[in-house]
Amino acid sequence: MTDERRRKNKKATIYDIAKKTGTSTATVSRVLSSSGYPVKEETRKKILKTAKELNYTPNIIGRMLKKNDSRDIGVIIPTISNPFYPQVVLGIEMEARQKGYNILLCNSLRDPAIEKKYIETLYQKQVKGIIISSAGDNGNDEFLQEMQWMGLRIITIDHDIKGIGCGMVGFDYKKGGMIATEYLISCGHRNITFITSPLTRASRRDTMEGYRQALMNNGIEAREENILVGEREEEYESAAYEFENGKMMVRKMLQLDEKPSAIFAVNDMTALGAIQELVNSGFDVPGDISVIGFDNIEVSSMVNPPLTTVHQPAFETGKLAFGMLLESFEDPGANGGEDGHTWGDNNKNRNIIRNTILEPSLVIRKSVAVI
Amino acid sequence: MTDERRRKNKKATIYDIAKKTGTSTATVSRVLSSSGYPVKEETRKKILKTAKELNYTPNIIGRMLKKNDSRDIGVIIPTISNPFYPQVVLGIEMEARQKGYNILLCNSLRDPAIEKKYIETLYQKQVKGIIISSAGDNGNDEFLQEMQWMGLRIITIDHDIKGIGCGMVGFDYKKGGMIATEYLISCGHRNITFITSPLTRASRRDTMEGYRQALMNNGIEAREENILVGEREEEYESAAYEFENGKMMVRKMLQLDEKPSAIFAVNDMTALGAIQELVNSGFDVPGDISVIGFDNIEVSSMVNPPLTTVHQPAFETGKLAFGMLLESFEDPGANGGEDGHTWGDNNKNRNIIRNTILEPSLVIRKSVAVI
DNA sequence: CTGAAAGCGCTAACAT
DNA sequence: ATGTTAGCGCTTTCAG
Repeated sequence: MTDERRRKNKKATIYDIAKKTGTSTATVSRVLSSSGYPVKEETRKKILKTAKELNYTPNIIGRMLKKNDSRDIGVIIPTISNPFYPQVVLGIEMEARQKGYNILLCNSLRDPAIEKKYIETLYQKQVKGIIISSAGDNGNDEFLQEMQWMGLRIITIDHDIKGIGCGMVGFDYKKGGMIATEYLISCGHRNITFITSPLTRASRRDTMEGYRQALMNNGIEAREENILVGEREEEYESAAYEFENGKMMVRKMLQLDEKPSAIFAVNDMTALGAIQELVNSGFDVPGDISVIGFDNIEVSSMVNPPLTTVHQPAFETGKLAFGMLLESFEDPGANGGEDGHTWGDNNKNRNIIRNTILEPSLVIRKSVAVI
Repeated sequence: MTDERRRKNKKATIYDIAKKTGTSTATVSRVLSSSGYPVKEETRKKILKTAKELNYTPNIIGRMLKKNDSRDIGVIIPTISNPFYPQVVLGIEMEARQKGYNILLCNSLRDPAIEKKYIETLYQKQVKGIIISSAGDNGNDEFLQEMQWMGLRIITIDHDIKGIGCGMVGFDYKKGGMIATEYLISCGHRNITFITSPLTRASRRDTMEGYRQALMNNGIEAREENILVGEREEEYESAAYEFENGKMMVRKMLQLDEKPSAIFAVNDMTALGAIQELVNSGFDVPGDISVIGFDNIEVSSMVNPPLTTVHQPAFETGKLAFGMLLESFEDPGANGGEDGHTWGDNNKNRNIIRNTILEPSLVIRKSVAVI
């Protein structure tokens, strides 16, 4: 009966192969899942042959359910259209592919509701772990924490999850901010404007902190009117917004009593906006005003003038994040104990936390002049 | 025994809830999967409450196996670092999320082996369909065809799969090529160079065809030395390569006896390379030489000068592709027949093929001068 | 070296 | 309205 229903229209299963070869599903499974389990050469051959004939291809879902193990990981980012993320994602995927993992890509648009939904779905889909970049500042921290309790492996990019230790790969924004500012100073600039989109994220605040610090270290007063912060824009994080904001901040800057000789933009997109507005207003970059960016997105070397900027290793970030995730699979963690008791509050050693902070470096191109 | 093993360390299942509420798994399933099946309000409440207490969250894998239905789709593209694709992927995901689907992202790097492996894996992971953009020209056509036979739904972007009818969303490259060229002509240009990366893809050949056609239509001779094709570079498709190629082609162009007044680049990245090389060589764009691109990637409006180009609606492409995929789920298709006989060769009506060809449009910015 | 059988978590007839 | 039961496709003891 059940036999009849098979081979009707459905894909072949190990059951079909067992039937056809006069063996058992156990044996078929053993050869087809390349378990290394000893099977007589003859039988193996026959099974392999029949599998081919029947166009057999394993159903991973069955295996997943049985082994309670998955080869998928979730990747949650604000939006892939922000040119920083494609490189990150590529870095993750290059590593993941090599290790036999697949990526479920999720764009949260920094909307906490969307993000939460994604986390939930990923969890239900039994992903083995997730790499998340929009975390922090947005209220899903407790939720993530819960998920981690329940066994989900989490690696964050650029943000700590408050309260729990989960791996993270970060970037030294403050140092980056200092490097950029110090370079400007070393080129003879004293009056430097910092332009940024709203300071809703720690990374931006840190970068600004670096700017301040560098000025202070060099005995330059950090005047508040030299820090131009974009309006809170509820539109989702997009390249277009950063660009527009750059233009807007330049317009604001142009009204300053004392015009700066250099602009430090919180990211490359903003820098591009600034340059365009400057050019439109008849200024030469860097002839009249210098501009330095932050991120070193791929196009920053392709624009005119090529942008001097601070390199943030996006691809490396992705690779590292996946590497850390992989390592975390090794740890016993919340769900791994033999006895099954949940670790209670002695969770200090629960996750071996290996945070990695990537270092910024300066990329000198042609958008900054020596004065 | 089996009861004991539960609650050990594992996540709660409907079985646990049934146990705890003194009901059956059937009932629990009915309420927790919001099946709409009638359940006494009291029981429902109790189950919901217990589910919360036990921190229950459904295991989609179990459901998938049972229902033989998945909510994942695969997306295969050359590389997300090519700035055309993030928009496509975003378009796909925006639609997909709304319909409750998730995206497995795969970067093939145009390597047929990688691509094949991905297709295979996706199939085994029981994705409901795939959207593929690197298809064509690379030898995986028969394989894809087989997969389609076996019930995989496939939508291609920009390329037919020879031999089978599967949905595709394409773009009228030839028309785009004509539009660009005609615009140049209308601006007074007669001597126009077409620069391109290797003609390994139909899209590039079509664009060139459009260029030729437009010249012909306007009684301008299409001289072969005005068509500059990059060396076959076996490096994978990257933005950097296109950019470098643009520079290289300009260097070649600069050696031409009769210098053109305008350059038509096969894509925006190539155009950016061309502009940079031109500027480096002391030319003004568009003062001395005009440049027109193709694609209208997001940054093309942010560079200096803002690039005049042909708009290819990447986001729309993604949205449409997912829409078509969704529609294809409705069709009975290869696996849907009640009787299970495979349709043999009367596969004409097997898939209702709804190809969509998107139309190009001109985006005039500032990289082309009227002469 | 092989097979029988249990069962991963869930749903859906088919009773009742 | 609820429970029983039979699997979905696969792996893995446990016995031979």
